[in-house]
Amino acid sequence: MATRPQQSPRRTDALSKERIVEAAIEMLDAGGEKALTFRGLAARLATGSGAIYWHVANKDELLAAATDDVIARVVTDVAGDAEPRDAIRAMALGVFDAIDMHPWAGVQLSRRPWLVALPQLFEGFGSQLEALGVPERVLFDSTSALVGHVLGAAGQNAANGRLYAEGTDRAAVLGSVAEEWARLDPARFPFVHRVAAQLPEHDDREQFLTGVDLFVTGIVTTRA
Amino acid sequence: MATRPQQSPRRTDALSKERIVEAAIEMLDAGGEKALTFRGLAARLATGSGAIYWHVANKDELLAAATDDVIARVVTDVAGDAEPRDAIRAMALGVFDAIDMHPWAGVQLSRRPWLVALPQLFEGFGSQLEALGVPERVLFDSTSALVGHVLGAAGQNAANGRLYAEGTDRAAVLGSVAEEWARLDPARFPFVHRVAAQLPEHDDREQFLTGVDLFVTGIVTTRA
DNA sequence: ACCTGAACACCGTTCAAGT
DNA sequence: ACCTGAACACCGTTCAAGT
Repeated sequence: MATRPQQSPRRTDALSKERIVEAAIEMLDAGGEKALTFRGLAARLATGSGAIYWHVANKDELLAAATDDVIARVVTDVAGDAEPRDAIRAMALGVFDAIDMHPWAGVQLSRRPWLVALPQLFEGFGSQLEALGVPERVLFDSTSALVGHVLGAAGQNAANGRLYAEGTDRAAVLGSVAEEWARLDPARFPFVHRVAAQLPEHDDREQFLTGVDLFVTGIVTTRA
Repeated sequence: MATRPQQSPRRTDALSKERIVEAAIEMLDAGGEKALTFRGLAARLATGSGAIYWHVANKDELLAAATDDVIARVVTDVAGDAEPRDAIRAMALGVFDAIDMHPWAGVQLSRRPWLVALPQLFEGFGSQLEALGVPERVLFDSTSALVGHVLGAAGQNAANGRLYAEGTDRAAVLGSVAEEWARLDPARFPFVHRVAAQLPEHDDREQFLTGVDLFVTGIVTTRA
């Protein structure tokens, strides 16, 4: 008999890298990096733990694939014909929310940065900066810096979020940090003393957006 | 007999949290996060693995302490009477170099962000921004954003560095990434196509400094 | 108070054996 | 070609027992 063409392109019950990554993301979301084990994953997929290795090389690759998946989802649907600054804000917020919803991806980002989605980010931010009149000569550096800022700041935020996620609420955690800051030697930390009280008040999302705006303003102002 | 005063405040051969953290940093520097094990640490300190638990609660706390140590070293000796912008650059570079030399600390930073050293960073950056005339009303937000930018961007950089550290050299790795980028669909990625060639050329440290400058310019320009 | 090291309950990964 | 699951070589952490 002839070699059977792949008539049913994906049997629902067959294992595939996509199904594995999807299940991995669910486990990571539910319990963080430590909750993802090959044994647990195999059980969830009703297979043997070794079967997973047929589709992914190892845990690092699985984590990288999961991170890429989560970021790529966001990057694909970037708004088309908005004002450049708004488009930048929208894309940045997409990354922010993705990492906020999947904090483990933020950690992964600082381990293996070369996302498959990186070209999309470069394309999106770079073309908008160009539309803002940033000259060719500094376009690459400006875009790199902006991409780095967005990924970095979003990752930092997710790290903060991890703190309140574990039981205690945000206000309580930040409140006690503020108290610690207020107890520091006022002679050595005059500035920290003055601003400590503002710590529990601020809105993380708002502050992230402010940061992006500041950065874009810096780029636009610096061009010459 | 009366309770003996602690006459020799630290016996050279006694275990202490400092000695443990110091040894942990050496192991992390030598082989990354996976190279740090309690068994290896115990062997290096010529003790039992359980002894370490008398001084640190668990591996997470040990990693946090090691990270704090590495960042705190840098933050302590910030220049005193430089120009505000230069002082900011110097402090930012200190963080950059610390994370560049200890990439595992960058990963840790995105896991537990509330460094003991954080007040120092806030104090340093905040007071310099104040000296630049940033008004009180936006001082806290601006400082938070700057600290976040520095930690985030430095972490991103360390993540990149990890790639070339493992055998292959920087130019080769970035060169092949640039080739991949050049193979992307030019219709969908016109910008990426144009700048791909610049990828292997750029200086990471320089680009980080540029980013900090852009950010400060953004803050100073935005104040109103 | 501090240290020892065996024991416990896990891991990621491999691989002969199956279909 | 793809899956199974026992086996291997590790882990972090605990804890009775020592000094």
